Amino acid sequence: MEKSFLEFFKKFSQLNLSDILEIYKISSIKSYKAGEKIAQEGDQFDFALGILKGVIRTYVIKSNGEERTVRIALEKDFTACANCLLNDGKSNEFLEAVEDCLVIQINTRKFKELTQQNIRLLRFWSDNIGQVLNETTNRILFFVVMTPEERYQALLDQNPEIILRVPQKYLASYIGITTVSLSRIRSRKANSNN
Amino acid sequence: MEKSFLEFFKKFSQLNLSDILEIYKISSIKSYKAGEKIAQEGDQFDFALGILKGVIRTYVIKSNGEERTVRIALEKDFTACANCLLNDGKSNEFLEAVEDCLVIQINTRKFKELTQQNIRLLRFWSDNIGQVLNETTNRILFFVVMTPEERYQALLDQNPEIILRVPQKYLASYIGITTVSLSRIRSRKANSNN
DNA sequence: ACAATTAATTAACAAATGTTATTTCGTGGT
DNA sequence: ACCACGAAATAACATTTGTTAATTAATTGT
Repeated sequence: MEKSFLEFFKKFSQLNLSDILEIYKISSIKSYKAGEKIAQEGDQFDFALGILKGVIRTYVIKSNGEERTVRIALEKDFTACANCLLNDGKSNEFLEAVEDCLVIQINTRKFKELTQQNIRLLRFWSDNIGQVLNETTNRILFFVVMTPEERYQALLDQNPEIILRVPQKYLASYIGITTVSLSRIRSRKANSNN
Repeated sequence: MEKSFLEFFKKFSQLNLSDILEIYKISSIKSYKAGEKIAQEGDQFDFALGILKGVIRTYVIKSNGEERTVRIALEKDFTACANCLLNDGKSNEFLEAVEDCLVIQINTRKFKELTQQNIRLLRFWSDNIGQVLNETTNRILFFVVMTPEERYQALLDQNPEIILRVPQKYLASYIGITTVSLSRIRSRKANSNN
């Protein structure tokens, strides 16, 4: 087993070594170049991606052809196509490497089978889903209680890593605005802070 | 066991009758009057609410005192204070009955203990958390890909029940806008559709 | 049924965003 | 080092939203 694999899973206290080995058997380590597409709308992409290195963004394409970034995942995060993971359906999202990426790619179909026998794996799943739900719930607050400008500031305060590593054209829709508006917000901030 | 309780849980195929009985033992059926507060910010509200009848909204109060509705739950939904449910922390939200409500109130602290012994209860938990995550993910799309007007229309198309039963003053922030703006959107729609 | 209170609509104006186009800046590739 | 391309910034204008206030409609309580 690769050292990086073990390292990644060591932090999950629900799992013992043999559990990690079970996961290892249904996983592979893959690398993606910056800009490379990992999954497309329409794919049956039955993988959860544990990010060892890099940034992955998830986006959708609107009927008019415009892209909207819906998730951004960094090192140590898990990410996946929501509809594949939760509904065993086809993806309605695209996954794309923003930087060169190294990821652990876990076959979720096989993983779900394993949870039938192994209660620790089920708990691992359950805890991680709960963790993601928690983050997602906070992201909704982000939209419901904040203005676009406040959302940018909150990202700057709470998650500067994302702003540093993700191009603005992707960040803008992640915040729920256009690139032009994001640029204006940044310029307003720059002028007021000196 | 109340008929309504059994009825509510019958739809969860992971559970057998004795599982439902286990849940029953750590639950109570409560009723709340329209407008009544169910939980407050700061509370340790360790309950999941299964709604038998009524509408429950979840809101937060911003530092300037303004309310923002973040969730709306109807019959057959589960709802809870996110931070209590997922992090065993104190609530940062308020829960309030919008209509007269009848709810199954499950002690989540005790429930989590039960999942240590009973794998079907763990799977029940896991599946429901996954279901909620799925809805929450869609709600983020709602904000990321749609304009306020489109969001109102989407709610009208996909969830008219909410619009019919929840006052506009609550709906507005649920959609991410002010009551005035919601009123204008409605009036624009009314004028264009005839 | 009535009064009193609250909700929803409308109006008027300020401020922010969206849109389209242009310019400037930065980056990657050769 | 240079060119070419894409990203970001800026500009100008239309549209929408936010804000505050006034009016109308609806609801609640007695």
